[in-house]
Amino acid sequence: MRPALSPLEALEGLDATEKADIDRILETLVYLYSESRRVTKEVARQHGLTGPQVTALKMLEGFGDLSLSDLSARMSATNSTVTGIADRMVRDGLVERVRSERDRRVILIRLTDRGSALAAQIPVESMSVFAAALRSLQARDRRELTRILRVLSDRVADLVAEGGPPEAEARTEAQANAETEAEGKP
Amino acid sequence: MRPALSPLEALEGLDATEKADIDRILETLVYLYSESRRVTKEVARQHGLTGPQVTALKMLEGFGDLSLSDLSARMSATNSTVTGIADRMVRDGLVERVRSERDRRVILIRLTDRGSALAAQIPVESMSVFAAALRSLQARDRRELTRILRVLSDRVADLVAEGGPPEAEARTEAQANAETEAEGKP
DNA sequence: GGCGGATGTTACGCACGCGAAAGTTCCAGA
DNA sequence: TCTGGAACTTTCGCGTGCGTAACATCCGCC
Repeated sequence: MRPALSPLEALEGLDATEKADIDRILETLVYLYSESRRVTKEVARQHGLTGPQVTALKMLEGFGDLSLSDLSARMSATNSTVTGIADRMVRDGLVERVRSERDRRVILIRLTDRGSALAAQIPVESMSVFAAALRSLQARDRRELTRILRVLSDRVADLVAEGGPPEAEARTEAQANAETEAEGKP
Repeated sequence: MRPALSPLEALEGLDATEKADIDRILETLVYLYSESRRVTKEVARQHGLTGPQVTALKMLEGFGDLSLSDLSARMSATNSTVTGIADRMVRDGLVERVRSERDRRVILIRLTDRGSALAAQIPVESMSVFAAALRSLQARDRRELTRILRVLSDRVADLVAEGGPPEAEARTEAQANAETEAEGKP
């Protein structure tokens, strides 16, 4: 199917086909990811909300009251980001802030009646297009995908963990060589 | 092997295992995506740049002068977003705006000497951790992944075109080429 | 030649999204 | 007890990211 390696490629351990494959995979993933986000945002907008606001509503609907930290963790965002989102949702009457009795440092985010009603009204969750597409996959392919993604995420976790400064591992030998004298910043 | 469907699941067309699988896939993808972005951002920061700035530098290094619209398309962002990025890069002396001779509506974005030097110094591209992880995959798995992602992105494109997922109706015009345009790089 | 739509860029307003620092509250240990 | 550090949230500043509107330029068509 694919042409044999040229001598140069063989010497350098490079493979143009491999690079093209990887670029294609990355491009497709970025497409899938950003398209899913775009659709979610569009759906949210039809209800007068933003994407992250829908995510928060659904989290609170599913789990009940959540501390701001818990909500942040479930939304994969930082506390400072979610503080702002909560601010706007309070402003719009979707949630309220309640001080925890157990630990007075904790602020619980709670749905208001209006927030609950809206959450019940909105059928979708984050990444709904993506989920729909996954649902249409053959079970076998879905299992394959799960397995491969597992491998990838383990590998990424390793790469990130190993090199404290996450610069030394994510590149080819050629790039590493070209960089040996390029340290420091203007 | 997964257990047989319970009567309820069969009746409703639901499958708890399937839903869990899909949730897991989505979770893993979000993890991979956001972790990759985080690392890219971290690398950029070590050179005094931001993630999108690095992306822009690398595009300009690879393609030469680009109109703002071309640069936006290659970065998968809107013109208004890239206008802001270009503003800050001009402010920092990385690029300059040049009016096109051929078409006076067009503004070309051009690397300055400082910008070129910096681009040459920075070894990574966007999603570098992800790319490294993909490189460590077996060739067979990489082919499987490519195939499955192709199916998914076709499906997503269909869903979006038709009128969307369960409930969404998202309009899009410039996304159809995201797939067909996956060829060719200098 | 000039008009009207198409194309290219910027301006503006808003909502994330993050890191660093500041302000509370809790808790373990001297 | 009290004191220092840890846990939790908010504030601040900056940089995306997008949609809409405004503005300039180009081009086909009369």
